[in-house]
Amino acid sequence: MTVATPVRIGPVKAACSNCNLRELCLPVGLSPEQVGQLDELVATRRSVPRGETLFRTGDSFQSLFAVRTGFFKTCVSAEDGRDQVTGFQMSGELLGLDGISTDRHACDAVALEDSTVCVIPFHDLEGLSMQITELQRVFHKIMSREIVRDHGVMLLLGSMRAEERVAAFLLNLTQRLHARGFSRSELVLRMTREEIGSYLGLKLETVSRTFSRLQDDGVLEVKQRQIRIVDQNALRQIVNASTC
Amino acid sequence: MTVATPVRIGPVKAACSNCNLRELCLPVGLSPEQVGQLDELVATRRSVPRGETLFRTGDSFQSLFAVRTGFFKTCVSAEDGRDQVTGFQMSGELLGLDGISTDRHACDAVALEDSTVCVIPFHDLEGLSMQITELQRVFHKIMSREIVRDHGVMLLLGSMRAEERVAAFLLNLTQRLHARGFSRSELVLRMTREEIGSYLGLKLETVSRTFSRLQDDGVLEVKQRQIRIVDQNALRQIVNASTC
DNA sequence: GAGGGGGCTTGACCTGGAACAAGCAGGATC
DNA sequence: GATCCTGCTTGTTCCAGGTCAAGCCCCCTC
Repeated sequence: MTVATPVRIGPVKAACSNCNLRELCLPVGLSPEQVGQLDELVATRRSVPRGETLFRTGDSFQSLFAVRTGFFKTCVSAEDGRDQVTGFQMSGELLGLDGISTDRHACDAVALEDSTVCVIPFHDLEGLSMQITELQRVFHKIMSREIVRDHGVMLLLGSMRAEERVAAFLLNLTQRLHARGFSRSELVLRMTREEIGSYLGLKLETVSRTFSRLQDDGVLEVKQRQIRIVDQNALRQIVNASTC
Repeated sequence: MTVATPVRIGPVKAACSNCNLRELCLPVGLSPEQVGQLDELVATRRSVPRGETLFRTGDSFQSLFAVRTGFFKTCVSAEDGRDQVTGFQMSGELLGLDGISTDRHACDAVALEDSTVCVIPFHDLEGLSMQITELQRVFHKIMSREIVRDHGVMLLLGSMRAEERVAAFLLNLTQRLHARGFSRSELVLRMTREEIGSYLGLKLETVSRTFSRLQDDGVLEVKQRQIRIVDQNALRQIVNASTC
């Protein structure tokens, strides 16, 4: 039994049962037996070196991917080549939900550092979620959460000013990193200023200037991609400030 | 047997079987027998007068709603009161997917004209979709389509200029209306300039000016909320123009 | 048909962020 | 250690779209 496309890494079985991400990932809330059934399904891993794509727009959709280690961005592009980063994904988060709609992926997923993902054959997932009520429920919640997240980004893009966008971005990142056991106040950006800008609807220069200004104001310490949040409350106030 | 909150309109049973929207709505692709099973589930309708909300942020989530007649907007709001229209929904489209995530609605849904919706109790839908593979598949595709749509809006908000946004908006609306049997070139806007602006990340004055400019250029005829698309190709070119 | 009001248009001005440009820093390569 | 290159910072200028303000149009009500 050989597997063609996905390169197997480490053990043949990617066991959700003993994965320390299971409280953040698809198995959240499942009983040990149920997680065992998931193990049957999530059998392979794939490693994606930094800069490589996990999938591209137009690729046939077969599987969802759960980020195991590393960091990804997803981006959509218009016909004319402009593209837009639609999200950054870290461990425990799912990639590929966009592909369900038309059986073709609708965005590119690019690893921002050497990464590994668990491959979740979608057909099998649908099958298993017809047997395990809880799995179906978790999956629906994950899709819905993505929709809610997207609406939040629309709010950000549609009605926030540059500084607010950057502040909201940093708070979101640190909050997610904190849920993974990292510091709430220090982080290392995995993406370039340009990628941040694309996500936030700003040019890279504006992102850079905003970081500098926040540093001057004593809110952040910025050393290249190392960010230390000195005054988290100030960041929060920036996000909530209607300035009226 | 009386129903408390939802006001029943017309027949007690909202029958998907003989609904002319079934090719656009949840039953798409189901067999007649399967649609019959859906009928059991989608038992009630609710009428929402113009200006009223179908649900609000924070409301407990029980059901999805399929727009039967009329027109809705959904909007999210920040703490400071700013709000952002996240979408406009017309007949056959589902409302409430945002609520699945936390069992509370995460946006407001407001009727822009007198409307009726079919009430789809979500718990029952999950139950039925464990029995009907095709229903599960359709539902997943609908959620995924919403995610893809949202990414498209992010692209629009993050990297398009005012004229491109307005052009993309009009093309999207007419395309959806056309799928419902309306003209591809004439439409009546159900929303104000301000609501369009909120959706597109623009101020109402900018929307108004853009309409006027497109009219001067012979691309549109604008008479208040009546829009006639004179030159559809021009609109398409505006959207795809990288202007480089 | 008089009056009011919400929604729309248009004008004048202002500004936040884009564009362009130059130089810097840090890591990889030799 | 010299070099190159990519990503980052910072300065300057410019303009699309925001803001403010005035007036119009259409529909509704009395």
